[in-house]
Amino acid sequence: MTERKLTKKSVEIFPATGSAVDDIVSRIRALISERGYGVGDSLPTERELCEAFGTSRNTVREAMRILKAYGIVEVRTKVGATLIDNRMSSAFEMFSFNLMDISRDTFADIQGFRCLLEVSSVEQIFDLIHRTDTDALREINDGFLKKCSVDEAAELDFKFHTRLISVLDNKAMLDVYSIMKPVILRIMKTGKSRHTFETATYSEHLAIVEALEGRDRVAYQYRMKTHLEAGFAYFNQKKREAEQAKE
Amino acid sequence: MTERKLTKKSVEIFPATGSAVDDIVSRIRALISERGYGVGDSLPTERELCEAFGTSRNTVREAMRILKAYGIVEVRTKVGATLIDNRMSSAFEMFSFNLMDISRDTFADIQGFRCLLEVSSVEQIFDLIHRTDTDALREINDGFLKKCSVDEAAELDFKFHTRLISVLDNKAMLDVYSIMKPVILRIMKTGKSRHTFETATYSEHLAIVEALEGRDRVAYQYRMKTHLEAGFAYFNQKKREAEQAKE
DNA sequence: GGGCCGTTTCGTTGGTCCAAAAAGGCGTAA
DNA sequence: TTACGCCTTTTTGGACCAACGAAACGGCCC
Repeated sequence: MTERKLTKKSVEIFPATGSAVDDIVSRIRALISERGYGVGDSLPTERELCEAFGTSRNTVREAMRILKAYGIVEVRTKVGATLIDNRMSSAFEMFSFNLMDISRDTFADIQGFRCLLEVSSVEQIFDLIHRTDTDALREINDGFLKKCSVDEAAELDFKFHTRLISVLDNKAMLDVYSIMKPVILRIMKTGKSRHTFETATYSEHLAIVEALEGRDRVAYQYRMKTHLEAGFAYFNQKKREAEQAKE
Repeated sequence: MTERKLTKKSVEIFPATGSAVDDIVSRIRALISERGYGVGDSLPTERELCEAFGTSRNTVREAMRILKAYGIVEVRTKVGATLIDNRMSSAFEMFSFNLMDISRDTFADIQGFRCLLEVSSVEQIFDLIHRTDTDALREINDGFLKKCSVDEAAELDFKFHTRLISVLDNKAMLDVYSIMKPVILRIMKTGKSRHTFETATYSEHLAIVEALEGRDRVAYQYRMKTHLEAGFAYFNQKKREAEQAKE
């Protein structure tokens, strides 16, 4: 193990831009790509990293916390830190941090993203969509007439949209969708009751499916856009209430 | 202070499923929902949390690191920790971690998404684009002839595409681009050298600008599509190398 | 009102103590 | 001699503490 030791040089190359912890994170990052580490490999021990980077152990530990939170390393006592790739579930975990109301920014971000994915992709969708897809969408949508709880209805709503996106055959985007699922579900539920799903959501979805079947691009875009923007009404209302309360 | 000594005990009271840090995270979580904190509100100071939870400051700090990594709190010296909701950008930040080489599939998916945004919106782009826009694009592209590092070149590449998208005047689209920036930057750098940017990327961009100036929709779509798909050559080459190495 | 100064609070460091797990040593039995 | 199990030592992460520094905020004095 002659080359086990880290060179001083790598310490100087990366200037301490931000905090010491962030610095260590990027240095570990550099270390990983430098040595060609992959999933399953072990990182040096905390104490080795301290020595290598010339920093304290607490700093290294905080950096390690970040990597752990990102789902990039798994650290067990005695064994040390091994590289994993749990980013998907970590991302899921962090989006399920649903303790507060969705911020307006997040709401706008998510809905903007969905708009891009579902409205702007109209050409691809119309190119790729098939009869079996619209049939499946119809069937999912019919579930609103049977299902009961709001949670189940939101699940159905989510399922409808993921089913639609699946025709794009773009796994990365589908992944993004499922990562954001907790937040999207929450968005779907904001300001809605069981009855809203049964009436408004159902008919909006139906109009979308019919536009798809009729191969009416303009109608599709219009229907989908208004459907996605429906939630803004609730948000604006809430904002108005907040302003009134302030006076 | 009767319960000051409870530190050991309180660990037992709370199921203490995992580590002390995870415990603190869930207790902070509970605190947030308990007190109805929302975005913008401030959490107690680190020392207050230490006392409240009967734990050490380092433990609280590590818990805070997790929340920071999740994009849920922002902590500034003196001010303390305030609740935010930056989860979207945190998520993309964590996916920019290049544990392994980006896979061909992911590349295809992301570029497919960009294709969707930049190629499919051709009609709107041609409707809205103005002389000042193409001039700006030209100027950005000329930067490739001056700039030096690969990172800077990738930044320029990113800037070129965001500038192009900005003519659509669609904030959501720009937001998505800036959120996905880490991932896109990484994609831009795969398989490219400083020289590649200076030659291939530069001339591809130039062709795009010229198509825009000449108001040639078909040429624009073709140039943009091939530009976005140029990276595939790298994967094909890598695949060939891998096959040769196997023999 | 503006500059100076103390206080608060986070940022970082070096260290201690502990528990669990791995590693290694050792003796005994097959 | 080899294999097995037991014991001790070492390694390593987990939690904690005390302390210093830096930056921001608020108050004070001129």
